[in-house]
Amino acid sequence: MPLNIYNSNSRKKEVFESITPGHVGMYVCGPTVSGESHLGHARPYITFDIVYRYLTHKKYKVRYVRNITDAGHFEEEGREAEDKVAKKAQVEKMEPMELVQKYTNLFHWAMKQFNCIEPSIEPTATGHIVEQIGMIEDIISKGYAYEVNGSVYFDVKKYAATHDYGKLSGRIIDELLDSSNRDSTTRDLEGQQEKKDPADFALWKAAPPEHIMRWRSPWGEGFPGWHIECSAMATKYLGAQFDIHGGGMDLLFPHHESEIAQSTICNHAAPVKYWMHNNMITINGRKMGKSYNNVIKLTELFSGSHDLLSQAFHPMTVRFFILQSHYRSTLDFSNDSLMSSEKAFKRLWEAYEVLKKLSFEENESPKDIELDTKINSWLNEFEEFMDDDFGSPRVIANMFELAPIINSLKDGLIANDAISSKTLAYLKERFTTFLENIFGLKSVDESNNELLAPVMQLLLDIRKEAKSKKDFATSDKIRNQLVEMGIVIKDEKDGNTSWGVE
RNA sequence: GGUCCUUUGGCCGAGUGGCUUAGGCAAAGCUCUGCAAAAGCUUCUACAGCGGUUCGAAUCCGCUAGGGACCUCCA
Repeated sequence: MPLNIYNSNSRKKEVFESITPGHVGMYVCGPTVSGESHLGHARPYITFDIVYRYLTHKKYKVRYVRNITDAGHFEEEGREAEDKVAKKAQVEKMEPMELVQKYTNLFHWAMKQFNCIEPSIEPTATGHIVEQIGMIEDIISKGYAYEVNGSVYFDVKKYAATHDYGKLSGRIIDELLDSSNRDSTTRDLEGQQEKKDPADFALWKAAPPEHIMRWRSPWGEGFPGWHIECSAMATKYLGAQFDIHGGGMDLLFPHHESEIAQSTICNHAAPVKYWMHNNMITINGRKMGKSYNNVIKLTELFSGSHDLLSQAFHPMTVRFFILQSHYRSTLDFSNDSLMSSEKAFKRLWEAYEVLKKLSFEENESPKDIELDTKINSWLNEFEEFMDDDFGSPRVIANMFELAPIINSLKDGLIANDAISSKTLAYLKERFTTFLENIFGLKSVDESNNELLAPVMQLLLDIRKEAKSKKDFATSDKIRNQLVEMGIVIKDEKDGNTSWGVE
């Protein structure tokens, strides 16, 4: 079965065929490093990490470009038009670039915690001013942009006359252009009057004197518009047309719509073959926002230092939590649901650890053909589900179907010869491939301490001796005190004892 | 106000015109066990409401109600 991807542009699932056979160009809108990353940021980067990993699994050579927006142009609730980098820098008495560096580092740290693979190229907006100016000049020369007072605007009305502006985001162009149609939510922003039409968007903005971030341009000192950044970098590294462009649904309009317009004029072709958008994370049913006081930063999530959290959550728990829902569904976050994911992940991972250690004699013919068939069928569905627009929740559901079987094989509740050794090998391979390589999950257990392991072995030996002499006072003392230290031990059916750090 | 999306059992969450209304968490019972934990088995059963299409709909259409996202343009 070929890979099917839901294309936001056509609003349906399409068979994925890369423009250049064997290669995939993928661009994902990266973070704006004017502040700390929060839970909402985790979703797109984990989602597209899975896409990246899965395409790689499908033997594609992927060039994954994810930008860093480090120049001042941001969207923000309150819709106050201000350069957050510049403003915050003044408040904090920092250089803008110092601030940018700090939050870039924090972002990279968080990505590492999540076990996200680094993109192939991570370009910065400030590093591509030249390309952006070049692109703007091109758009002006083609007659789709105009300069006013040192700012340059894209002429949406002219573009819309011959192109399908609004298709991606489902806007109706006449309504966008009909200014009388606007209600009170339309912002009365500075610079609005100088535009030919309210629907026009800025490609370049003249910088007022107090603006710290500024670059020279043919139109005077200023800074680039938000949308041109992605168009310029995507074109530079992936070409005029590339396969996948990803990002959050909130970027559909105006950001991605504008990207299409800009690139279409410059390159004479729609830039992207497959548009992918992840849905948003809500918190207790509400969108994240400062006014709700429910923005949870990643550092707070990992440390548990937030009013909405009862405990710290491991990055792998968060990753698993995100994978348990489909990327195009809204995902409601709550302390309870994360706690439930934490337990679920632990259970699944322990079954996986058990699986890795399972081994038995070669046998060609399974005694329980029905079970053997069922297992193979569940395993085959892993790839089938992922091929259907990255159905990670269904893959995980199948893994949970298999977990009791794995545990039963270990405990002898299911005889080893019930399934063939070929099936067991397949089981192991599929789990490793999907759990580790594709889902990017890894153990949360930090007990691989070279010093601790032999000490634990000693304690467990002593406890075993005590138990054999029915000296339960001693054996319970060891167990109970270890629990207090955060180490849990379990007496297994086979007489051995396992342990782990909670 | 406009556009679009969404509504599944105590909670979280898949899914599809009829095979079985996934799976996880929680809860209850049982098995195993020195006890505990873990594990295994079992139970609880939902598809917002009202119409319609259909042999048949939670899945398609319409209406109603709740929820959500976006509605921009440079700071």
